[in-house]
Amino acid sequence: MNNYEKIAELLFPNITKTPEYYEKKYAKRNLPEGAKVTRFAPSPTGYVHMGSLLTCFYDYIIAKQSHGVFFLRIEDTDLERTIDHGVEGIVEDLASFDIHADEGVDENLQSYGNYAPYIQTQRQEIYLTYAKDLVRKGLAYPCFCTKEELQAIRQKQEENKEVQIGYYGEYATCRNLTPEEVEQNLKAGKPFVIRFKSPAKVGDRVHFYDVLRGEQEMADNVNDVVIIKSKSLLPPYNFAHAIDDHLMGTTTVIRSNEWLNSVPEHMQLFRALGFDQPEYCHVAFVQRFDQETGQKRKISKRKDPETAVSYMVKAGYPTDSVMEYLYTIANTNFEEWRIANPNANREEFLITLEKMSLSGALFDLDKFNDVSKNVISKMSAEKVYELVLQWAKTYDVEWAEILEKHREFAIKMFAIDRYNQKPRKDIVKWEDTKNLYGYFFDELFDGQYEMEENMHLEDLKDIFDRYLEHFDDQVDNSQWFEMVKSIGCDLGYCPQIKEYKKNPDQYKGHCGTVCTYIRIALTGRKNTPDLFSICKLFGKEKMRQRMQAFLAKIK
RNA sequence: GGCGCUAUGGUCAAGAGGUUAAGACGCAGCCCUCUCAAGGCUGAAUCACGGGUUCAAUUCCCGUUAGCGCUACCA
Repeated sequence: MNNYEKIAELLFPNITKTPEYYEKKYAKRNLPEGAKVTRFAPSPTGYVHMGSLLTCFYDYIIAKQSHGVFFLRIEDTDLERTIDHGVEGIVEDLASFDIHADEGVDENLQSYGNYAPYIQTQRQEIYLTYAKDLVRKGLAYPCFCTKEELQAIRQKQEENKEVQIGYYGEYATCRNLTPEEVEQNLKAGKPFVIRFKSPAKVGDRVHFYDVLRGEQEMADNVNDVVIIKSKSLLPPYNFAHAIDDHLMGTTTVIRSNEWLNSVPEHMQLFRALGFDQPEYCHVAFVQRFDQETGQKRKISKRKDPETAVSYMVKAGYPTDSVMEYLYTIANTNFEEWRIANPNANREEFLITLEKMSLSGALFDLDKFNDVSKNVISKMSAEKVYELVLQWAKTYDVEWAEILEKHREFAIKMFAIDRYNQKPRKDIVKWEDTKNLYGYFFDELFDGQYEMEENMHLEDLKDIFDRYLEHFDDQVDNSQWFEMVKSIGCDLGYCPQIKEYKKNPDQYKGHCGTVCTYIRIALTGRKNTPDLFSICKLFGKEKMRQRMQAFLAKIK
């Protein structure tokens, strides 16, 4: 046994498996040419927001389009930051957008798939096996330095005006501990981390290729980075990334841009472990305007709760809207395609990594609302009804009960103006529907009326009586309007609006004014969807009731 | 401090060594219209700055600046 092997045994006497064991256990994937294996690897430290959802979406779509595999891996090695029910939240959020991983973790926190477990805290033995192997080979070593010692090193480097700050070269005091020293430290109960011995020197440069950004050149990593943390004996991101993405057969690592600088470090790890490098694709992260500074910045879980996908769900943005929006920020040529193919299935559009923007996009709520409005306008009334109901059952029980009680009526209501050549676009999210349509239902009609200026209240009873008398739901829209005109005409309202505008003093109003009176009586509002449709839906009896209520109110 | 990424209207952005510099959202106005939501039309608004290279640069190169990120036993 050489010194390295002795140290490895002192450190991890209970680790008896070898890398070969895991290489055999987790066989290489057998996939068709060109198939990509991608993963979404979130930490359960908070909710999923638009930024992580976008990354996840890229992973999902790239795997799907290449007939590959998309899996979910939970990166929970930071025990301090892990929150309760974080994993459930992630699984739930993805499910609400119909993103289902081919392999990963289900809602009961059970791993499924051939490379299980997919939760990193359950893979500790694997990491330690590889770490031990690196120590045996002299490529990694235990470090017993305390926080204070590390701080002192840093301070010294700053005093020496070193370009490079960190644990490396001469400053890496634990690099050459003897087995005896290690044993002593262990016996003394000193905590240790495992550090990877960087093969690079200050000044070294490395090249690599990024799928999105092309050739990259930057300083190599010279720090002896930690690959096993002291307290938990779990790896930080870098080592877990190398081991897991190798063992799980990831071909394409899509992650946000903040990782770009750590590629050199990751390359060293992969090389030392004898792994093939996956291809990297560093995508721009979604940004937000910071209200305090007036500047763009990376989206933050802490500061931007409204970008949480759970918030989208709560506000009642349909899954479809979010996906459509993600397509538009993923590849901007999607918008053109959508204009050319308004009714095509989005999945027919090919998302490419090359068409992605390199600079971070702001999350644009206006744009998102517009997208959502369009998506909803293309749904059938039945679908709108079902989705609103489903949403309301959780977020607005009163509304749900009313919708359920008046199912047929509600579907007809959502059908108003929906099947026109230019369908109505008034609903952005399900949350809006109660405000927009609540007055259709007697339970929610509040008896408040928006009033027009200069209303001829004395005419109302007359107008309403005649209207009810002549109302016929079998006629078409223009016949109906002729009827309204003639009522107005008899009472001194101009049948021609243009004519009225020329001589406003000669009339009490115009035919549209008559409509407005009826509209206010029936709905309490000056602005509503198509009046004739509403009247047909209400029927004479309901119209009579609402008109009487209005007349009683203004007396 | 060191390193890196990015830079076209308010926002998302297309674009090519020579263009009247697309389009979408938002904004304004007009039209259509029984109101609204739409829809149609029009408009305001952009190549960060300074040097090169070139007949010609917003486009290529180099700086500067700005924003963002990394520089942890966070991911």
